[in-house]
Amino acid sequence: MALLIQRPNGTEDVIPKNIYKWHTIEKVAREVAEKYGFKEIRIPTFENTNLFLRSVGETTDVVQKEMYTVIAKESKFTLRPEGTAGAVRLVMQNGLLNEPMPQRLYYILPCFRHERPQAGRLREFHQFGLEMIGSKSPIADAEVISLAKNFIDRLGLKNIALYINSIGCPTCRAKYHEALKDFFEKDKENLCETCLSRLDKNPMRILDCKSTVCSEISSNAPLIIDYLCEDCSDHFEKLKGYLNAMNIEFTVNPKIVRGLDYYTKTVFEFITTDIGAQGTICGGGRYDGLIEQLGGATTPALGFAMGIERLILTMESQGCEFIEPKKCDLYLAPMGENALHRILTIAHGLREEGYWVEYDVVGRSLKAQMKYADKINAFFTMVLGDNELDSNKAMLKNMSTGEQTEITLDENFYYNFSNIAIAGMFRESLEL
RNA sequence: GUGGGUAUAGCGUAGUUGGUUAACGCGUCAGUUUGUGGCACUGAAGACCAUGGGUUCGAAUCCCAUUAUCCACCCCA
Repeated sequence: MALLIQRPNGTEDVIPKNIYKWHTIEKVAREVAEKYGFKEIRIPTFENTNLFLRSVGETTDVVQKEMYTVIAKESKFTLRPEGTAGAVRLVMQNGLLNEPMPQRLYYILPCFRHERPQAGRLREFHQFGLEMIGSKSPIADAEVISLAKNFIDRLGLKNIALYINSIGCPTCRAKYHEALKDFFEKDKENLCETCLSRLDKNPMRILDCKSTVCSEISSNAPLIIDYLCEDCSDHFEKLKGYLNAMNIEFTVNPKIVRGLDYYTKTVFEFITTDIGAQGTICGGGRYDGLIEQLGGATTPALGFAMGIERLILTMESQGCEFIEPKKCDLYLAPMGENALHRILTIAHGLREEGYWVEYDVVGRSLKAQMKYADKINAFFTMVLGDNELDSNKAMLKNMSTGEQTEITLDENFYYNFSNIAIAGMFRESLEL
């Protein structure tokens, strides 16, 4: 087992037995997103490093210590640590800002961050994210949050808390920063090292610090909510009103400070306590300044991202149901060369009709073939030997009931098979 | 980047104070008389006991290092 070359630390394989969990999430994600009018996009796995420096922000942890950056032919590229930057770049580069607004986009893709792996945190992880571009109205915020909520509900997740906050716009944030600096100045010597360095650059992050000393100091710190300008305050109040109108429960948490620099005004998180310390299942917010910052026209926008691995972990721990994987409709067991030849055409015909059909490619005994059919959970089996070829009739065996039905091997075979199959599957679905 | 735990066949485990060919369950493959699965029984394959050193007559078992992995800090999805 000392494998010569193993998976890189912090990455995961998904084996066939588990893939249905991913399919469930992806299917529900697409259905919900499209119900709200969102269209899927695909973006490259790597981008010019500058894209992330400019959007995510040079002082953030993500950029400073978590990026996978390579220098290739004198250019600097980075494996995307998140989706928003690339999505916004796509919008700008493809002229989507000239299309009808708002643009509603979603994506399902892997992201990469060089962190220390732990429960719910991988170096390669997968996001379901979406972006709504071109509306500054708080109703857009409500729409995006309600989509996230709807998706979470559709997966069957329970006890997911929604926290919202507003971190203001550059105007009100400047005032707030001053107030925070004044506040922390007097306890300066007690702050932890990282927070001390945050004092000048980004004092809001001190509120997010989990060290007991810092959180105690900041417990009485001024709150951004009290410093919002009229526009931001009005925006936040309206959002809360819309959420109430939609019966979406939320808690205002004035200490939510997202770790990516592009956020403005509304920020929100959906959190579970069921999967360990990394319980943020969904994080997002508004980024009204980002497009301008990347050289485009001033365009309001917002979005969120969900961690697919965390969603799966939560669903598993809560015993949520995944969409059951399909199974083999018919296993064909030939006996002898002549039967095998006949089976090839039968299998082809049924596959053309859309059925999942398998037959022996190993050369096993009949008994072993039946065992195999049982193990792969085949719905029907059909044995074909000289007797069947002579009489032109065979028995279709329902593997869950053991019941056998005669079927004629003529031009009506596919039609008859369909009838028997539908009847059998219908009966089974009733019994479940 | 900082802590702490763990490392025995594909998976889950046993292996007691160091003592000959490392055990068990599940799984895989084959068979239990020749044309039918699930149960049961039989058998087979599969582990240089994470890697590299050291202590010892002798190490899966003790010591050191490395690597991987898990959990937590941090950060975020």
